[in-house]
Order: sequence, then C-alpha cells, then structure tokens
Amino acid sequence: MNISQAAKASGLSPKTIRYYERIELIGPASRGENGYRDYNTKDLDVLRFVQRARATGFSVEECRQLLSLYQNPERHSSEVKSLVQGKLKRVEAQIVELNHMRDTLQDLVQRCPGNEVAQCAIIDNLADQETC
Amino acid sequence: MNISQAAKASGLSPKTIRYYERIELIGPASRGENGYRDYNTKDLDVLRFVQRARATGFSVEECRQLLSLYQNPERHSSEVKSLVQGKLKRVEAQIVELNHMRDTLQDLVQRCPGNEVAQCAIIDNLADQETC
DNA sequence: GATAGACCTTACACCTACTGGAAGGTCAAC
DNA sequence: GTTGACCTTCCAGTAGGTGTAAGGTCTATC
Repeated sequence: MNISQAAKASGLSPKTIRYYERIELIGPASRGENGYRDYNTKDLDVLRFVQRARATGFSVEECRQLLSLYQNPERHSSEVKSLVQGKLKRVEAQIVELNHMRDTLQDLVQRCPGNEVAQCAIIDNLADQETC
Repeated sequence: MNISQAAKASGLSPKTIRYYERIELIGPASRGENGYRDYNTKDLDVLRFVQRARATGFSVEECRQLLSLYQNPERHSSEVKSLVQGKLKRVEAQIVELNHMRDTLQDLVQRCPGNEVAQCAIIDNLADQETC
C-alpha cells in the first residue's frame, strides 16, 4: 500500500505522513524497489492512532508520548490517564479564556450602533479602557 | 520615551513593538540622534490600542483593520461592528470545538482505571474507534 | 579616563503543525 | 511513446512572536 492509499485509509494527507516521518513521530516507512514508501496494516494502525489523537486535540509532542505508551505493553494506565488529565486541564483553561473573549466581543457588538456614524463604542473601548 | 518605557506603558514587550513595526502594523518610530526609537503619547495610544485589540482576541491582520478604522475619522461604526461580529462568530465556533474536545477528554478520563494495569480505555479508543 | 552594567540597534534562527511548490523519477493506460 | 497521475526530495512560507548573538550607547562609579 503506497502513501496516498495509506493517507486515505488513515485520514491524513500524504504530506502530513511524510512530515510525521521526518520529525520521527512515526518510524521510517519501508520502501519498495522503486523507492516508494510501502505501508502494511500495522503501519496503518499507527497512522490512524495518530490521526485520532490529533483530532482529539493532542499536540504532536503529546501524540509522541501517547504513541510510546500505545506501543509499550508494560505501560500503566495511570500514566495514560495523567497525560489526558493534563490535556483536559489545558483545554478547560482555554475554554475559560475564550468564553471571556466572547463576552467581551458580545458586549462590544451590543454597544456599537452599527450605522453611518463614526463614533463607536468598540473603537472607544480599544482606544481607552477607562471610557469603558 | 524610549522603547522599554513604551513597552511598560503599553503592556507589550520591546521585541513585540519592533516586530509590529517590522511587519508595518504600526508606522516606523521616530529616532533620536543616537538611532534609538523615540515614542510620544500619540504613539503610545496606538501601542495601547493594538495591545488591547490583541488581548481581546483579534489577529494581527484584524488589528491592522481596526487600527485603520481607529485612525480614520470618516469611518462608519457599521464597518467596525461587522468586523467584530465576524470575530465573535469565529470565537464562538472555536468554543464549540473546544467544548467537544473537553467532553471527549472527560469521557476518556472517566473510562480509564488509572492504575498499574496496562489495559486502558484511552489507548483502546485511540487505537480503534469501533471499541469505543 | 576606564570600566561595568543596562540599555539600544540589527539580523538570523527557532517555535507549531503543517502546506505549497519546484524539479525530477516512475507507473499504468491508451 | 506520450499523457497523466503517482512518487521522491528539498526549500520556503504560514502566525505571532521569542531567543540569541554581535555590536553600539548611555550612565554611574572609581
């Protein structure tokens, strides 16, 4: 199975697969006589694992750790859990920040007339926090 | 007022101010005889404006537009409002995505025993969406 | 006058997680 | 034998800065 088939089957792009190989997130693919990369079902499992972990929100470095746990039969599930708990905390913090941002934006939108006049609460607010 | 004082007064770092000048988000600072950048209160207003807009979540390109509206007395508040409404929509979409991510992570954490056993719902889930 | 330390300048490299494009080799079909 | 769709590598660019180096300048102290 060559790279574009592996890409389709895993949900990654060929470019991304090559990139993952280059940064050694995944091992080097075996090569056919023509130098083309060749993937088997085990390789595909790894590609899918990474695709899902990325889609779930893990960074490439976190995927590296998850992958090493995935491939280690001696792992303890506690290690996996603490990794995911850490990620959860960071995601929750990001949500709090974005919610705050949304509230600010909503407030700005409500206080701006949105007509042909130049005076505008949004500009005023960004220009001078005090007049808020 | 030289760059580090302007930095302190605006909440940006000197590096960031130089960066903003380099990408022409802000105009070139005037220079003293020694070649040092020199900021007046008007410059400071612009720096503060940008700092607040960035902190509110606007991208540098969005800041560029906001700044040009800020500096244009002929502006219509409707232009400002639609810019901010667009941003609000994007932020809300991001929140939805992060909430989904958080739910997934919470579910994974709950279903992982977190002990010395290797078997773990997180790894299983990432390895094979079907066994989820 | 010399020197130390804190500033300033520019320029280049690095970060994340890819993506686009160029230049060239290979394969399958017609 | 040629076309088009693959494949290969490598380099550059994206956003929004930060780190570091090499060098100039300012101020204070000895």
